[in-house]
Formats: sequence, C-alpha cells, structure tokens
Amino acid sequence: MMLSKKTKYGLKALTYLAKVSDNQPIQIAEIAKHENISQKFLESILLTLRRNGLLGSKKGKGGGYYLIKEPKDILMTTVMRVLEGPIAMVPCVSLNFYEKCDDCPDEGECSVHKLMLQVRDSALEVYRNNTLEDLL
Amino acid sequence: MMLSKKTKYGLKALTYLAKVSDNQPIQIAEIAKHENISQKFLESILLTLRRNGLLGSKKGKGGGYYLIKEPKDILMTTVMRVLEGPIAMVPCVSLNFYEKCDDCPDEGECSVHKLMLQVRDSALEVYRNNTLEDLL
DNA sequence: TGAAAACCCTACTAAATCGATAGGGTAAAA
DNA sequence: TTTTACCCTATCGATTTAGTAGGGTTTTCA
Repeated sequence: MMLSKKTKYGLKALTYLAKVSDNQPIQIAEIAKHENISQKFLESILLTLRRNGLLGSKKGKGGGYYLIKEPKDILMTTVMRVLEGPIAMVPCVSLNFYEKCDDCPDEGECSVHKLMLQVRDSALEVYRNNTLEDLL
Repeated sequence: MMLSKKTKYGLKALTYLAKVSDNQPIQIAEIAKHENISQKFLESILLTLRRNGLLGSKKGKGGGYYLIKEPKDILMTTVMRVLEGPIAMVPCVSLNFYEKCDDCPDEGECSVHKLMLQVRDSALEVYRNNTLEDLL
C-alpha cells in the first residue's frame, strides 16, 4: 500500500520541470541533483514518462527532458496510471485492468468489493481534480 | 498499491462471522472452506485480529472464533490499520506512523506530499463511513 | 568532422515482502 | 484422558523494489 519510489520520484521530476522550465530541455543530472534522486534510477523513470507521452526529450549537447503539455493539462490520473499502475486496490474494481477474483463467486455479495469500490472512486476523484499545476 | 491477501481474507472472514454467527464460535476450517482460503494462512490472520481486539476465540471442542463487538461498531479504519497497516501511502502524511522524508527538505513545498494528503483524507473518509455492518 | 554531451537500453542484484506450508505445542471441553 | 481446536515458530519459493553497472547510439556544437 506504499507509494513506490518510482512514482514519488517521477512526480517530483514532473514538478521540477513544471517549475523551472519554459519548455527548455533540462538535463537528467540537474533534476537528480536537485531532487536527491539516484541519477540512473531517475533516467529509467523519465524514459517511462516519455514513452507514455508525458515528456519530450532532446539528445545531444544542450539536450534533456521537457514537458510537452501545459501543467494544467497533465492530470494526476494519467500520471498515477503510468507510474504506479492501476488505481484500484483489487483487480475486480479496476476500470482499466478489470479481472474477476478466482476465489469470489459473487462480486455483488463481496464485502471487499463493496469497500474497495468506494476507495477507488474516492481516489479517482482526487486524481481527477488535481493537475500538475495544482501541485506547484 | 495492491490490497494484500491478508487484508482481503481478513475482511472476508469478519464478514462471514458477522453473517452466520450470533456470537457462536465458528471454526477456522469452516471459514476457510466457505471463503476459499488456505486454512493455515487464515489461521494466522485470525490470530492477528484476535490480538488486536477484533475477535475473541474459544479453545477446545466446540471452539472457534467469534466477533466481540457488534458489526455496526467495527470501523473499517480499525480493520484496515490492523490488517494492512498505515492508511497513508507515504509516511510523511501518516497520522499514526508519521516519518519525515529524508530526501525532502520542505514538506510544504512537496507536490507528492500535497497530493498524498488528499488521497489519505479521502480514503480515511471512506473507512470512517463504513462499518462491518455496512458491508453485509 | 569528430568528440563530447546526453539520451537510450539491457542485464544483473541485494534486500524486502508476500503468500503460503510444515510441524508441532498447549489449553479446554466432553 | 483424549480429542478438538486454537496457538506459535520457522522456513521457503516467488515476486517486487530500488537500485547499480556498463555499455551503446544519436545529436549537437566547436
């Protein structure tokens, strides 16, 4: 139930980019140093963000990573799904990764299902109501 | 970010006890069979619940586990904390297990902190608004 | 044009956690 | 006094996490 470091670092990196850059590329090393993150680990996280359309990158001297959207257009639902995976705590209440429980004969009767549905909805509401801009 | 099987099974066991029993002791084997749970694993979970004041037990023939409170008096906040641990996804927003992040110089400025505070509050609200009775 | 800067990719690993399994010990009721 | 059922400890394979290592490859600028 803990937030992974991957997500934590990813969020911090996005925040840093949103703060300092006017879409100038920022080098990995700079972000890593400023946010106290292992550079190599951060590298893999930024790569994930880029592959999922949240960041752009530029190679060569003067290169780096930059936001390709406005902070106000980057929803936390997207960020969390990309970095942390499904928002639901059990697959049987997941919107995007639904899976039936093999041990549970009737979802409608399942107390875990009932509770986790509410938890998912409340988390989703938080993520939907927060853009990167809101966190600056 | 997944719910552990421990919590899932624990919740199911509590629900089962609330449904079938008028505070008669129910044997582990019966719960395990009915809810499709490994008996030995369930045993350790029930023990945890007993140690934390959520269940009572009776030894010997005719023994088993039973609820020691009314379902309407068993809050999900308690159940989740006992089985799953802290509700917060980062220690720096935990009410009961607060810890400062070593990499984060200023919590007030931290985007992760800001977001996770909201997530914790919304989860807490759900858990506070649900008793065992509500899940039956 | 060539070398340095910076991204890109793969593979490995130590540590921790999870979900169980095994095997017995102990108390209580019939 | 024997059976029943809870109680407790230890172990273990699989998976995940949080990196580390090391070497590409591409691009840009001098």
